[in-house]
Amino acid sequence: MLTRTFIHLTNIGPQRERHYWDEGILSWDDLLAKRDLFDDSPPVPLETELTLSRERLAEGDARWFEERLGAEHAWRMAAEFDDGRIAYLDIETDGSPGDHLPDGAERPGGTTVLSVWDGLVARVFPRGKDLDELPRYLSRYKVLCTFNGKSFDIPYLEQCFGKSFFKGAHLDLRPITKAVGLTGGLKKIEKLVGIERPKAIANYTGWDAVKLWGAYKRGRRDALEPLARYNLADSVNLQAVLRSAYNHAVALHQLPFRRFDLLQEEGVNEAIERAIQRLMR
DNA sequence: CACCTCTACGGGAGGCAACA
DNA sequence: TGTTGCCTCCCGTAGAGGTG
Repeated sequence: MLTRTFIHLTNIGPQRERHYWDEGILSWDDLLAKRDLFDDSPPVPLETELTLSRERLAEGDARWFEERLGAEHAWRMAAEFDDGRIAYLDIETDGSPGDHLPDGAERPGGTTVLSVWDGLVARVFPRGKDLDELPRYLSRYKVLCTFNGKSFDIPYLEQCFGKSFFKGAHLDLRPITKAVGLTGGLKKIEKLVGIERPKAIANYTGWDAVKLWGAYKRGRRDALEPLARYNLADSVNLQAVLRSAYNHAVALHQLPFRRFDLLQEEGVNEAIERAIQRLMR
């Protein structure tokens, strides 16, 4: 809940925020009403910053909160925006890291398959088909969520589509999970938090995705579906991992935030099947 | 494998409050 | 009035740990 967050305000860090919570100040309104308790004069008036905060929240300006919260605390946005406004994204590449090229390029390299999940709708973007539509498709979302995307997925996409292919915020799950003691790659963390993969692709790795794409390019048309299913499993599971990590962080630091309900989302499998059908037709 | 960002860590500046 | 300590914020550096 961002309205319980104060560290995005000037001159307020984790310690002052904790102090406010201990004093029973649990909302921006509380802070304004009880500011007399703390007779310091911040460089920017509280009214100004809280009015701005309300405006940005109403507009869904996740990028603004991301910049003000900093990488360490940006995960707090999850509860606010995980109502269909977060795009969980994962890419597969052909395994040539030095040669990130846009869709349709003649030389080899770059993204082969990419998938996006938002909690309701899943979609696969294969190279040579609708990968070009990605920036436009992503423009409906406020936050992009990846695993290790700051180092991997995002640089690839920037090579393909330019630096500003997405204008919202970006949550990289890797530092977020690490901060709550969940270490390892995505598959290991899934196991740690009790997420299961469909049996057919349960043991696939990123390297298998490279090989499947190679087979597909050599004419094995039946290689595309398992590749897409593997890629979709990655994106879909990002949501569960983010929610789990959020709950871990709330418990670990005893933050006054409501936790996510981790009950199995209805309709995930149906959404995956719809995405596969769209891909294969 | 090559690549790349994050974290941790420490030091220092600067604002402020409490105190003698 | 000066000292001390607390806190935020910024900068630089080293090394760990993921990705397909």
